[in-house]
Amino acid sequence: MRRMTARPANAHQARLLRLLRDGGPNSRAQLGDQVDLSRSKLAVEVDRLLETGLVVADGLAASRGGRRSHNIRLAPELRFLGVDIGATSVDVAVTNAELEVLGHVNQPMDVREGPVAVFEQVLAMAAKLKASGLAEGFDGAGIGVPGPVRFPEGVPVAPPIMPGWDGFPVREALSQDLGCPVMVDNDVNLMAMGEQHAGVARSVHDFLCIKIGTGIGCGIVVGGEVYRGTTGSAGDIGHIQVEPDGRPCACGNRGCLEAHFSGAALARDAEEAAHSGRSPELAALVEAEGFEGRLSAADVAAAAAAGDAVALELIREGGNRTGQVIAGLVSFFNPGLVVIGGGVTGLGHTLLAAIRTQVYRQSLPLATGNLPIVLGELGPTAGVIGAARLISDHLFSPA
Amino acid sequence: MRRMTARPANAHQARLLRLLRDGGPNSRAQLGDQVDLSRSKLAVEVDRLLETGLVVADGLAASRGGRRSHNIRLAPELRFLGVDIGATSVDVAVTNAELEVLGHVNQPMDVREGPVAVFEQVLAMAAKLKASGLAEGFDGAGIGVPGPVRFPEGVPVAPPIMPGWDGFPVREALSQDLGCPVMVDNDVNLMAMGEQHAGVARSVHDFLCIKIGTGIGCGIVVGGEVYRGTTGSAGDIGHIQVEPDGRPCACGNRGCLEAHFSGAALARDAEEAAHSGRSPELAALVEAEGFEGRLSAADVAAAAAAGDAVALELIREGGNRTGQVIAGLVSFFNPGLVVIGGGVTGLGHTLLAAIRTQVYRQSLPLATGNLPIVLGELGPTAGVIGAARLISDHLFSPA
DNA sequence: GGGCCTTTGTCCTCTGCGTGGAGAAAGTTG
DNA sequence: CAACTTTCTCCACGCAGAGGACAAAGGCCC
Repeated sequence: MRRMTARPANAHQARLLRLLRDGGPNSRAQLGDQVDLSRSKLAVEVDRLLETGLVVADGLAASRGGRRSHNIRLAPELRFLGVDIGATSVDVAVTNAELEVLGHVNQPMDVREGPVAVFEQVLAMAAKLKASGLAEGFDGAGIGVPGPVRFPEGVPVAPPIMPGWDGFPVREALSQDLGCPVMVDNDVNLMAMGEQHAGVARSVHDFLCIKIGTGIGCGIVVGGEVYRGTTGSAGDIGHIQVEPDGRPCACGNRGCLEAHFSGAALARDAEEAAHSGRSPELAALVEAEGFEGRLSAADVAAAAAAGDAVALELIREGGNRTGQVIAGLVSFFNPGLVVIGGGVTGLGHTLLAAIRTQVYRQSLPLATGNLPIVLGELGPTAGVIGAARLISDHLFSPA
Repeated sequence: MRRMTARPANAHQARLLRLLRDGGPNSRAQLGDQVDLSRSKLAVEVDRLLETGLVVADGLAASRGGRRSHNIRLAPELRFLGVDIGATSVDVAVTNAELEVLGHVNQPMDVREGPVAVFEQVLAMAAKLKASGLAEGFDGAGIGVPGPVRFPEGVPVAPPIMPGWDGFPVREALSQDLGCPVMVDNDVNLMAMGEQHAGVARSVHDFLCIKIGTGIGCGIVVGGEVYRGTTGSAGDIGHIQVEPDGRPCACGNRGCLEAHFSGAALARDAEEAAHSGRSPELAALVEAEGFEGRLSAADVAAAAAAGDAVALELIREGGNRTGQVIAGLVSFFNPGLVVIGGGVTGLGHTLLAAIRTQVYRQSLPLATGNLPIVLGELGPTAGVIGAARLISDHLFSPA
């Protein structure tokens, strides 16, 4: 089928498309209430959007006391692809234009294999989604990568955990392969956008989104927009020092947050505890059948749930350290919300409680007074929804 | 005389006014080059501004190869008042519409005396400036206070070092007393705006401005706009913990940056060193004639310049601690510039060197690669220029 | 000094956006 | 079925802004 080629011709049309994306099908009259345009002008713009095929008529709306209005919705055959590349796995999802996830696949993978191998896999996953009848093609794709990105060009810059990606023209290459517009961003920023669009951060303008996975990063949203910093490395809080002369870190320093608490650090600690015999629960897991050599955050969570003291202590200590850093960020940034997400969120409320304690104790009341600190609500779909949102923001803006 | 009553009627006029403010007198042709409007449209808007009296003709411009153009400038009789209230002194200045400081007075004062007493003094200082012929009245005033402000209303909220100001309607009250529009902001934010307008931060979009005075604060500029946070307390970095179980702080916690290094902490340390006899230079200062009981940052600077080892060590240690915090902020915020200012800047390059060392060592190369860390260039005028800028931004925006 | 070019300023026309009103169409309520 | 609401369409008018034509003013070269 023909893919979306048209783009909104002016700011009004872009505004309308975003309203339809965020609010679902809407009557012309309801749209009129939201955009402050005269009825005639609105009718003209809607008609033009109908002509382009970006939106379609969708039956009659319920009456609001008089004549019933016609419903309008985004073209139901529009498809966005959301790709979230993590350190050890990829998520790929298809959404419609309203950013509802229609299909989602996840596969283990190692970013260190380099962009060519990874994108081969991503394309295969996208093809699988297509083959299952969810899409006949894609109108745009958003890609998240676990490292800093020069945003306008869509190119990773000096990513510590993915050497070989430095300077690889991700946007350019994928745009070629997929035959549609592509935008690239840091995975943490996309998680923030996802939670903003469909998760806990709806209607919050300034917030932080902390992702604790293999590494630790932080998405920063200022005035509803993601802030990326001067070189695209804003939010890189994994290498803030939490322990003078602490553990050596891959970055060359000592005592980085990431060296003391993150998916990777936690796994190391857990294995150490298992082998030293301090933790019977973890030792049992290591010796269990089908174990393939590595403990994970989920294992630690399981051990903690079973009452293992060492596992609980690992989580609590990590939460304290993370909370200490977050307390500093809260003082500095004064957000309206802090979202915690990423693979380690399996540790759940033990972790959250430790973080909260630390933040509420260390930051000033004015900043913490009405500050919710919550777990992300979307889990692994936050990234792909954020990716879809990224490209739709791009496409639903004046040409 | 009649004061400015008119305001720009639309975004174009506001744009033109700001261009004239930031670029000084300009020919109509030069303005045309900058605003992307047709000559006819530009002429219409300029004529309207001339009618309002906000701008005036100012002779002929130099030829650019053809007919000479007429110069336009902001009305030379416009006056803004900039007020910078510190913990222990006030700065009041008059500027013209181009934000050039025409007169500047500084007086010692104690904020803890409360808003009524302080504003009495401020009004007297403003009257003095008026009496010296610099102004016949004020078209607007910007006020900086040393604590968080609910910005839209111009009201201090829960300011730690100025109890008695909490909830005082500063904007409202001063607007009454001065008979002109008033805007209120945190003093650190104003310093940032000052350095952005006329100092080292010109043409930088994202930067941090760290003010080390009686306390420590940080102005945050995102995309050229000051970021104030959800409750107006963004940038409050004085209470970030730098030393677990460190010195007790007025905020109730221990180990806050401000407890270990700030104008107040430095003075205490210096006096301690003087009395214990570890520092001959400082002891000499204390015993010198005319000494009124308190050492200051300037005294420490003098001692350090004279080679006093203890003074140097105090500065170096403070710089290390500050640098440690800034390193974290740099990782998080990825600014394009860090400006250091405030009373303690007298400590100069010893301090700067210590900060730089710490930041460049602790933050990742991608964030520090091209990151200048410099002293503010405006000193005590940064605040008042920022204050004038604040109110002019307000007045030079569409009504 | 004179001719020619460039730049600037003014005037005029034309286009097209957007408003607001009138009136028809479609529903609801009593 | 009548009266009132809401929605939709059509139309006329106002107006902002673009762009061209032309005049004014100065520079440059001979």
